[in-house]
Amino acid sequence: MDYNFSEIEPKWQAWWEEQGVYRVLEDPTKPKCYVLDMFPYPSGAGLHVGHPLGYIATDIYSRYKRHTGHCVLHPMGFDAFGLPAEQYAIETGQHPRLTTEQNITTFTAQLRRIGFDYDWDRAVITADPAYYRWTQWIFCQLFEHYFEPEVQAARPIADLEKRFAQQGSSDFSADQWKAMSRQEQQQVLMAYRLAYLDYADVNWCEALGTVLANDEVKDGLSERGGHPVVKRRMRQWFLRITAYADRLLHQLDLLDWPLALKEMQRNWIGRSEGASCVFSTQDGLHQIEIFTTRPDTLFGATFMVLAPEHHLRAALTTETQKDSVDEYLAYVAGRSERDRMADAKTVTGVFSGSYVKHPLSGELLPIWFAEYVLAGYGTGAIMAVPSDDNRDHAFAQHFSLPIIEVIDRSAHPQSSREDRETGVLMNSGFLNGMNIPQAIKAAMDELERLGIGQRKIQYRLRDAGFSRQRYWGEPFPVLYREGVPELLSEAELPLQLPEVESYRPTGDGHSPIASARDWVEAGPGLERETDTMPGYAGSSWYWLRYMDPHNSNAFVSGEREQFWSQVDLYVGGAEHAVGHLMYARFWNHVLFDLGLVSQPEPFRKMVNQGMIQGRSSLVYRLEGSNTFVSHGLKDQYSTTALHVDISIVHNDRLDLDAFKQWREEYKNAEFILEDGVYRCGSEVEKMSKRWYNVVNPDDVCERYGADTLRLYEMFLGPLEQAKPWDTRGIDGSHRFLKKFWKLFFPRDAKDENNAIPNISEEEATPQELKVLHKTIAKVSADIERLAFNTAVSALMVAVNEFQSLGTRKRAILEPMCILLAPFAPHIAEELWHAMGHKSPVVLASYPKLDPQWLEEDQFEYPVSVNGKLRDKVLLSLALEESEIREEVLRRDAVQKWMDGKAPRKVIVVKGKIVNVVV
RNA sequence: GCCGAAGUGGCGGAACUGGUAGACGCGCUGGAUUCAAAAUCCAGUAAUGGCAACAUUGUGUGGGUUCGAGUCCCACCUUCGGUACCA
Repeated sequence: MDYNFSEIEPKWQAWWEEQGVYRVLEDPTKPKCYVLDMFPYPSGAGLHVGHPLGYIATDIYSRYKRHTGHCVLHPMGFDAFGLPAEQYAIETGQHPRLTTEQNITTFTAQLRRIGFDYDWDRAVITADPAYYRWTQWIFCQLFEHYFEPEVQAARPIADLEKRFAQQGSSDFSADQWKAMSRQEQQQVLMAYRLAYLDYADVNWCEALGTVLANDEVKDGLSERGGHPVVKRRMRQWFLRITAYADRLLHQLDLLDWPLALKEMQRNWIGRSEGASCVFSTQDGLHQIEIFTTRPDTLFGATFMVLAPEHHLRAALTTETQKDSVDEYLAYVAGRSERDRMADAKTVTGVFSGSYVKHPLSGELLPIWFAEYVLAGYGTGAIMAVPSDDNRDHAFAQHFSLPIIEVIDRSAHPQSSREDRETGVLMNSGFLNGMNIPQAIKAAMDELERLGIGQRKIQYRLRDAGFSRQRYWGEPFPVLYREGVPELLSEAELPLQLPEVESYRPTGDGHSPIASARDWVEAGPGLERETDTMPGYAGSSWYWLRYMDPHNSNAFVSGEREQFWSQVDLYVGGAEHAVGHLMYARFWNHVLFDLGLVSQPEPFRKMVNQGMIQGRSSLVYRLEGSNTFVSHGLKDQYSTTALHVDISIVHNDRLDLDAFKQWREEYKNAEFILEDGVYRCGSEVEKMSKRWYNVVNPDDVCERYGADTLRLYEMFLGPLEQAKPWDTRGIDGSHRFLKKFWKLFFPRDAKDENNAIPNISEEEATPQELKVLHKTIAKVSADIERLAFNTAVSALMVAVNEFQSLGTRKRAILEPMCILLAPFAPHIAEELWHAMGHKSPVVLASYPKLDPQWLEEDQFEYPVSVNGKLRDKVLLSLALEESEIREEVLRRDAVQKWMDGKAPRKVIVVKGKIVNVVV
């Protein structure tokens, strides 16, 4: 009987489902293990072989954990709200729900075919009202809570109201609070809520009549159509993630995440310690606040720079400078953020005409506007210290502004301008003679004493915009009464999306939902919010729902949450480092503060899987002809490289007939061959339809089977690393499975159709046990450290050895079957049943490791003398325990071997002499 | 700029705390089997020299530590990923 994967795989997949093998039940007697994949957005394109990489890894890990007696949760679901479905709806009029459902069906079928151990019963779909009911509910919690700095945690907004009524705040008394109208009170509270309304700029495209995402804007023009895009202020929802900046930053240290990822989050949070300081204008009419991390260089400030968008710009511009400033503004307005970042080296700016007084020296400093100061960071204004800041220096030189050196670096000639470690203050009044850390402290003390500045911690992190003017997202559970937002009651959730006639934007900046008037007008004087939540809303808590997906009383029950507690292993792409992973942590922290989850951090260990790149095939066309020259000869001609579909190329050889049929234009193509074949060139690049290099997992399953696909994806290289998909290599994985199969069903010349496995009940020999136990040790250690590539190699080695030993014993093959099961579950299941088992191999317990078989043999090994290998193969010199302890005996043993020469030093590793020094 | 990761055969990659570099797989070469092919099996495969045993050189470059370095330290080069003109 041959290995017939196309028969085996559907058979066991159906059986697993029938038997409910992967149904997860909380079992408090076992240790739990929660293994999570980033759930996919069900795009219309389906899966390519890159997508399942991480899923296969978690599948192996979770199956291994089941074998080793853990209660495992390994779920899958769909991040189903998103732009592509909406885009498609706009073009075709098809409801995004339909498109999404169809895509989910395709994805599910593709995933099932690979044989994952998901409990599909626990699948969550973010666009399902039964799910987004709880997304809305969590939004309500965010609205109803604020961040209390005293306890560094979220507290009910009702507590804050009570406090205002009793003792007021720093801005108003209790009586003043009570005198406020409802609107006024709500406005005050809005400044505290974790979900709040505020005005902010959006990318507005007049021609398309819609708001665009940053990705949809290129160089100030819309990506589609190329229409101009301007900033427009709109009232929108925000989440106050900045309140959690410090917690999100510090908790990072406790997470087992890739360093690069943590670093990205740190940079994104962007904490910097410094001081704020107020500069008064020359006429004393205006105060300009700046933020600096270098208060020590205060005396080196020779001018001040404000962002062109600074709120005091008009007030500070003098009559004589007005024209130049307006001209500069026009220039800046025409530049996108991307432009501004692209040529950071160009120095531009304009003088305002006004001056500020230096708060310590009293000198007059000119105020400039320049685009290198960003309105959105700090206060949008800086004191420019050309002596100690590269950008300020370039600016001063360009506009011939004075430069005062304030740090004496003569003792450290190699130190740079922005060096904060070395040097002594000079030209700086009371700071003279101090080193930089001392001066920073002294300057801050002085600013605070004078009441013109204070210590301040600045974050780069911004509150998260939470409104989208789109249809296909979660509706906000919010009603407006006279412009004041009110939440729906819990009983009114979920608030479902209305049906609309058109998915096109309304043209006035509202989402398509605004056209559903019956829905919007919820009652007299009551209007619903017409924006929807952004794509990341549903993915900010989904891992919690998997714990208890059918609960209609809570987003997760306390009991289930305590059982699963935290994701033990989270695998996904690094592209979500500062988006999803940041928001997910933030939501989890808030839920933790509310006592709804038991851990502040959702994902204990995180691994980023590397991208699987495509391997494109290239043909070389002679310029101006329809003749193609083989790769090896192309340098002799002048050619253009063109991509060809990898399906008509096998082992880099082009199928000439298929090529001629591929495109009409190549019907009469001519070829210059080498060795009688056309060899294609290749290039490793992103898998994309454009390069004709996309490999579909369905095709691989068709041709080689899911088990081969799984094995090969793991064998390709380390999980975290980017690696190219090379179809040529897949035969090796397939061959391995065939070899494995043949251990059970050896094909003898006499009996071609032996249908029963040829298994003996004999006892295993020590040699066989050695191979087996080495493999158990290696494979389990490798799975634990997620080194699936080397685990597969170890299995291959074992099979080769058993093959050459002619092993047919149950005592060996049964455990081997379990070892293989996480990697190639279908074949393992088939063989497991062929050996007479009735229950699934998934539930079998992992073979027990017997360390006695791991001990090294005491046979020949090499010994070096003076670091140089003396005898490659030598009789054993392994020492007895006593000899290792007793220097004398050791010398004796070695001396004997060295023909009586006494060694000076003997290097022993694991009880064996490795090197002898004479 | 800055931050992070990585440079090993023709290719993907092994080598866990410093201990025989190149496991495993692909590809290639030769052989067996076959009418032939596919499939399968066996042998070889870092480079140079040698019939061979073997010798020498070899993990991006240059130094260093060590009996011993792909692995540790210093300097540099290259590639990839991230990013913020962040005061």
